[in-house]
Amino acid sequence: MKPSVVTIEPNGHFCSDCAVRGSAVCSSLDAAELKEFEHLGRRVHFSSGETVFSEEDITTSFYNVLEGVMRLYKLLPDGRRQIVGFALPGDFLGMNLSGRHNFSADAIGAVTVCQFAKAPFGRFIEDRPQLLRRINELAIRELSQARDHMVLLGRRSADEKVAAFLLGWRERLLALKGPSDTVPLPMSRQDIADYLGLTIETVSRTFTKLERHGAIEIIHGGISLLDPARVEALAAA
Amino acid sequence: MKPSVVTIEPNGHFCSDCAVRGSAVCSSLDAAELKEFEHLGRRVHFSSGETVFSEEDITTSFYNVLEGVMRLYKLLPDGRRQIVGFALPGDFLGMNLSGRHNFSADAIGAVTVCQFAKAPFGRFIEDRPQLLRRINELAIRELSQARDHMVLLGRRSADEKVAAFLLGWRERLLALKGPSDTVPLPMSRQDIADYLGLTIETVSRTFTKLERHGAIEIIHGGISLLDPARVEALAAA
DNA sequence: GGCCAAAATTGATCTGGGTCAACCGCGTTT
DNA sequence: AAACGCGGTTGACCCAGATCAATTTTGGCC
Repeated sequence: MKPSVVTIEPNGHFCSDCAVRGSAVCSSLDAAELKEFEHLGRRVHFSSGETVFSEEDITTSFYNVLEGVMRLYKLLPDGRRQIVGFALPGDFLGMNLSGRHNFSADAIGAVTVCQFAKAPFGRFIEDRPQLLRRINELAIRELSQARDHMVLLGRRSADEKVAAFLLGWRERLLALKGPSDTVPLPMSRQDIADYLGLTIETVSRTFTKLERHGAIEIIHGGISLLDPARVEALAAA
Repeated sequence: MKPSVVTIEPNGHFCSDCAVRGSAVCSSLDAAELKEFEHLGRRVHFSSGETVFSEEDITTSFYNVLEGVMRLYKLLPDGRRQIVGFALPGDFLGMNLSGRHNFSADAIGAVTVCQFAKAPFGRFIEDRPQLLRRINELAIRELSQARDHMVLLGRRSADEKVAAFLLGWRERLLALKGPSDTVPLPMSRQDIADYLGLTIETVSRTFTKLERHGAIEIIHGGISLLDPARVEALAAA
């Protein structure tokens, strides 16, 4: 992706009516703190395919996803890619020890983030253990997800991977958009393949197989879960 | 493994001369805090193969590994196992959100841990943001390792997996035992296979292949890196 | 030492998913 | 509307690693 020309809203946004107010890092802050916090972040927009940060970049900012979906991935020198996760509104990105991001992040479709410069954010945390605790919670949640994903990558068959992915993705959207058997899939087949450790052909074939068996219906921009129980059985867990 | 009969040293240990004093969670505490901290933990021994905690258990304790090696793993209902990591002295276990461990932990050989009851430990952290920050650091480091491992599981060949494992394991031991081309492997071939998402036969064959090519020598309880550069080239990153 | 069980190695064969290649559908450009 | 490009699907074939099946080696334990 080409270097992005980002649009920065100069000001005029308020944390208090932010869409992710309840679920993001800032959920640990009270009204007074929020007022102060407001000055630290700035909304930044990225359009489809733009890279928000790269693996080898020195970390200068933290990011709070407000809208849209991002793919988080690592590349091997020869170009093989592993997507380590998809980021959704409420997710917090940029934590690391080395001072460098250890994965890259691209926008899938239009994305809005709340960007914080590293230093002032660090200072703000300093005397607010509540916020640190919240960040720790998010890290631990991600760690748990990462371990689940290791099981999927190391020990599950292609069918199980795809079924587990569909259910897991639906589950994540549930918190954001409410329950639905229609599961939008904004990412490409290649993204799904790189997330599951498969090839694009295998993902495609598995989708059509699920459809032939009446478990799902492939619709434009996503799938419809016709038989959730069947898909759950396939996911085998 | 059968329910363990653990040996508890009644008292008489001191954090100040603990082997992992410098690297573990407690590295964030000063001398005075350490004095208080000392009363919270108790040393517990486990012998080879004993289970320290299980995936579905409710978390009642945190653990700081003092001596030995543990395998951390998740099981699928049908018995397939994925080892999500090996714990070494200095590693901190038990953090979670759900109130349940999300993986199981067995001793590989004799293990000593410093065990903390959840509630008092939580209270101790309460007004010690330094300790919380340290725990956060450890979580972030693990997260980074978890992502690397996802790349390995999803996108690397068997040869690359084995080579990367040997180098990674040597790297971890470096911090504990100093540099060496002799790499002890206390875990079984089955453990290695379940860590790499392979079968025991493939691990065994890959070892012998590496030996035939003169890259390593298989010795009792481990391997010797005869040609580190060759192994690094095989690991392909 | 000799015996047994578990761990590791090795060989033969099979197969799930990868690779290579053709093709389809659809939105965009000219 | 023809031509193009791109994401996705489908088919034919192949191979890395799994599976199945013997051995061989190792490690307690009387």
